[in-house]
Amino acid sequence: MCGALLKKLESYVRLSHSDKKALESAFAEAPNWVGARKDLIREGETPQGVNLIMEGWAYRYKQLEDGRRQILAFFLPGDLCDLNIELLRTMDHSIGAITSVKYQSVSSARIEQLTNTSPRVEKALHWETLVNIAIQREWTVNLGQRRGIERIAHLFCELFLRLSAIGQTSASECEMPLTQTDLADATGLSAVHANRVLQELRSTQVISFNGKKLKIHNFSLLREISLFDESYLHLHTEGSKFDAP
Amino acid sequence: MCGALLKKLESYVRLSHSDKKALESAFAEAPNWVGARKDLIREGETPQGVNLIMEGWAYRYKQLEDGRRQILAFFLPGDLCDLNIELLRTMDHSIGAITSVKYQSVSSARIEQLTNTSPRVEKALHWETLVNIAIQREWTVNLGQRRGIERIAHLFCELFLRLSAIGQTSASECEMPLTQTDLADATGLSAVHANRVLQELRSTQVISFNGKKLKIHNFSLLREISLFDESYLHLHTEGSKFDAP
DNA sequence: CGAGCGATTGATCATAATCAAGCGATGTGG
DNA sequence: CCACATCGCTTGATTATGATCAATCGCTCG
Repeated sequence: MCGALLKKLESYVRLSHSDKKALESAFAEAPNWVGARKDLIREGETPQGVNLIMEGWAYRYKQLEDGRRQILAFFLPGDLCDLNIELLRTMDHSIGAITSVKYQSVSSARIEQLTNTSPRVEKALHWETLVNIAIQREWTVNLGQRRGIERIAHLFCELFLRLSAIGQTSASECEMPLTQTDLADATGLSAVHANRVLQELRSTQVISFNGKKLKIHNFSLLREISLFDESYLHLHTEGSKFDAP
Repeated sequence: MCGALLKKLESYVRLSHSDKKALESAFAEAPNWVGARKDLIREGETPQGVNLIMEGWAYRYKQLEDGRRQILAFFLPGDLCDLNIELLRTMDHSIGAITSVKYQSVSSARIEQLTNTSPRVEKALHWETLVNIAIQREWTVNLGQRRGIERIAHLFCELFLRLSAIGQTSASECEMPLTQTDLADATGLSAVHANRVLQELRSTQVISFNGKKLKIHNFSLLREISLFDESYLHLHTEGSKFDAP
């Protein structure tokens, strides 16, 4: 069972029947569970293979000596944490669960076997990695150049589109199990200021956000506010060089 | 000729004689030159293989519609721009030269041939990629959590250590061909504020910085100011799992 | 020589952090 | 079951950090 991952990879490249079989059999181990707000792996530990998030949300973060926390990425269902990370001997960051999370840990040997079986899956996974790096770059732009309201609006645009790529949005609504403190730590704002930014977005009828649900009433305005340009997500695949026939 | 790259890879892993030969022959094409402040490749263009920076400094950047520019990375000699990027069909950012730059463009086919010849080089290049991603994450932390003076101090620490890994530092001095505007765009500050931060660092005897030279008089103080922890650079390799005999 | 760039300075303004307090919902132990 | 603690959200007041605007100066280069 790796439906969300498969769905996402298929938005990058057309896979053959045997590609899909290979993918499914690589991710067929018994899943693990971790409770909300627990860590999957901590800075300083030794990484073991890859984690595939199957259900729930997780996040990557780094903490400074004095306690300041920066959230570096959100992992949604179908996301892989750190392909190839086992080459580095110690984790330079931590990964934690936001909700309770169902995930699968896959050894690097198993991944290698998969990519040997199916070069197209290998490329799709590479693509996935490249997109994650592009997202990390865009977060750097977000923190360096955008103001508070722009940052939060941008993050909402990104998360909505990524959820939409795995079929987890309705027309204009999606899950958003983040606290305001999470939002603040992801956007480099204080929790108090994040709260005020949200109030502004709500009062201008752009979004509603409560009870872990985000509703975007005016996506094009949200995009305009945040100077959002989705091309960094590289979501659309027509004419990929390496499609299956 | 790929001395800086080789030197850097050897700080990750011990390579055999034939590994080095394979590496050298892959990067043996005639080099290209690009003038200072010219672009190597622009957002929206189609990427072709990999660029190895051989001499000079380059940088990765992204520009918002309204002109704001964020510098995302600096490329020093021995750095590879975007291994595997050719999978994505369009560049989502630009790469420009800071000084005049000597570089080599290598096709992805040639790279694949190299990694097929030498699995150890393949792993070293993977390592290199992972370190670049770790640097990108650290920049995200820098912009999200650190104040102006901490950001600039942190950047100086990083660049000094990276230059030191390729043998381009003397005791406490290194090249630093950045303008204050470059520094500002890399750290998400205004040029005016970057100037004031530099004055503060100079007046407290921590560094001197003029004429494209940076001198660090008190590295441990600089590290303390910026809460710098070099582990994200993953520079030290004793006991790597995949050393050559 | 003049233009333009990079560095610098001063004054003012905007954005966001910090501090402090309170509120409502949830959960827990006595 | 209630008392109490905790967490997440909210509000107001004050302060700090850094942006913006404007001007100057030195230097290099054509």
